[in-house]
Amino acid sequence: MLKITLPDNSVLEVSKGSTLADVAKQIGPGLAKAALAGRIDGRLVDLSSPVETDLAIEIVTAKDPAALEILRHTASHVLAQAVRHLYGEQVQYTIGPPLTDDFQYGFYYDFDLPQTITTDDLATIEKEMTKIVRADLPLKRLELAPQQAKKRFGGLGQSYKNEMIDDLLRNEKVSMVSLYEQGDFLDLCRGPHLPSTGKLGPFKLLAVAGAYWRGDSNNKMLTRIYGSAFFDKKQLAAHLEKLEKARKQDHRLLGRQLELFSIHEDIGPGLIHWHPKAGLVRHIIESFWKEEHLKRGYQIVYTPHIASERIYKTSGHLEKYGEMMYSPMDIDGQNYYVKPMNCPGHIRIYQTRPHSYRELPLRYCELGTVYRYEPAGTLHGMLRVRGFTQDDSHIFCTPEQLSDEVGGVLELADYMLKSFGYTYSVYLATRPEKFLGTEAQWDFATKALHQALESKNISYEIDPGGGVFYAPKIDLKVNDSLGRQWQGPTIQVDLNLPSADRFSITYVGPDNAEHEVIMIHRTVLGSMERFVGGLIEHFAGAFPLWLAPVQVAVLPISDKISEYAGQVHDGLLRANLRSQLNQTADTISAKIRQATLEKTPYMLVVGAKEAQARQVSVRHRSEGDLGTMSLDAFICRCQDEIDCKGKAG
RNA sequence: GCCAGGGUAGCUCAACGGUAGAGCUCCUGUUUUGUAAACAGGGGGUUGUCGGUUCGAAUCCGACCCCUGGCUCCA
Repeated sequence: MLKITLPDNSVLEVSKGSTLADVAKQIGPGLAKAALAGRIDGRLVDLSSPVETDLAIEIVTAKDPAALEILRHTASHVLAQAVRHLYGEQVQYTIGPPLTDDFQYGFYYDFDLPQTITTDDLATIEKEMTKIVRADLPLKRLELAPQQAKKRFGGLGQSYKNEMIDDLLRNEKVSMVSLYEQGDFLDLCRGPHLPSTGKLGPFKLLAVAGAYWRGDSNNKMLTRIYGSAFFDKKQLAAHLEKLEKARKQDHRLLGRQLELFSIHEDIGPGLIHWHPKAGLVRHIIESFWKEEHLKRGYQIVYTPHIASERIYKTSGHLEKYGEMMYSPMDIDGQNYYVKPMNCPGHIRIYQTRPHSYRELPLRYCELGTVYRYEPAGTLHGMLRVRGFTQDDSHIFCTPEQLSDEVGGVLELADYMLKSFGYTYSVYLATRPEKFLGTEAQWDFATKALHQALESKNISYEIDPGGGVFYAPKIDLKVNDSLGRQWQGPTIQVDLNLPSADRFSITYVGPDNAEHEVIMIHRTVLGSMERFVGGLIEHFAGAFPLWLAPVQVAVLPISDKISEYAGQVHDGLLRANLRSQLNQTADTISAKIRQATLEKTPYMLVVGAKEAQARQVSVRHRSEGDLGTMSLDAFICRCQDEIDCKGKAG
């Protein structure tokens, strides 16, 4: 008999050779039925795993946080089996991992297929998957010597699998590899898996896409099928609903419906035209941005949109970012480029005279418009474009000031993100394998970033090796209303441009000697395009009052009271509220419908009764009728709401 | 850039080898309205572009442009 310890610290005696499934059965029939996998000494294993010595064991059911990943992993195997059934022996299956952090997808599998497939084929594949689930095939784990495994896959014509085994041999020097078999399907896989395909919950195939073998664009393009799987129907339905909601909140759709922006084929892809309403939103954000920067000792600068190639040779951009820069134009026999970055201009401003340590830090900021070549296939509405305005800044400081400066940026970022109703999480990205500068510089800069985070009491995760080649950085990822993460503010300590090899940016220290300056490159919003595109989706087009292009729609019941309606409208304008007076011949219902669809925060319905009482009937776009009040009371309400921005909901 | 799918009126979509159609938007007129769509009439398309097949092409074929979903990449 073996003594095993259960999670509640109780000890259970089981006979030798028992599997985890047996253990579950011994604990109770309910658990036996719910059991999906197990843990032996904390390590996730199959239910069929034998219990060999006295160990701490745990039975994993659907409630366990790890269960979803196992379920989805098995789902991907079932998908691969179905595809092989339908498209024949020539199907090569490659990798098919579960996804648990992805907003849309729960798993995928990459295939090298003898034919192309489309989304129309997904229903057929789903049907075949359902057959496999109904057949309730047990998933058997096999542990084989690599050569034996290669033989089996060779027999099945699975050359990708053999390539993967060769890699395991080379990189991990494995002596055994694990395979999973379900019916006529065999896959190389670490596991664990559900005990049988019948345990698979509801699933849905969602998309067909291309994906490079091993994610390398030099390799063959495979066919990827995405899907998701859950434990119960409600979860799947809720997930599909969430995807549908996201689709409706797509900024490209809302951008058209709300007349926010447009892109024109004959002007060029990836080039945004800001219509008046989005223009106003951007103006408000930029004013807010400038105000907050000036309060914090930033200085606003402007730099030209084109520059001679000489500066980009010095900066190294031509060499490192040349592919992202547009072809040069000839000006008086010299090559000029449209700027892809703002830093060189800021550096040259700094360098127009020597700087004392007493003047530092200097914080130059610019809403700088840059143009970068982005491959055609990557363009996406306002979120991925070819011309965009960065809310850029370069801070020049001494090494002693670095940590405080980073802290200041973190404070600013926090303040601004909260104003837009965003929460965020923080990542510190450390030295990558390939890097410029010395290890000592990296250690110093990384430590300063750590310090800044600690002193602000900010909890963060380390992203080891995630820094850019010239800088360690802090990234803030913002969480939007749908639970998606976006790249937000980023703070980089540039160890390249200030160096003697590049710009030799210096200051004069108290010792009267020149020292290399510390340069921080940071952005809070990213780019106006991406930020506003993200905001549109975050708010589903319903901008909070302080950002709404039209804040109040004045809706007269009929044109008999147009005089009073005009007075209300003027009163709002005088109170600095953005009001729009609807004087059309529509019925009041139609006017309300129109303003609601335009997502105008407040509607003021005015008719004979209101004119008589010198009041307004207030309606909110989502809360409906709020009753009548005086115009002054309404204006006060709006001003309070505007002052709170996104912070008070 | 790569793989796949797509492009019909400003928008959403129909027609899928035989004279391009609807709803909304827009314009005009009537209606003077009480909390998400009053009524009537009218305008609007070389079917993304160019070429080919055909008696005849929105429809079939090819090239290019653009869009969508991904991949690589990225603010």
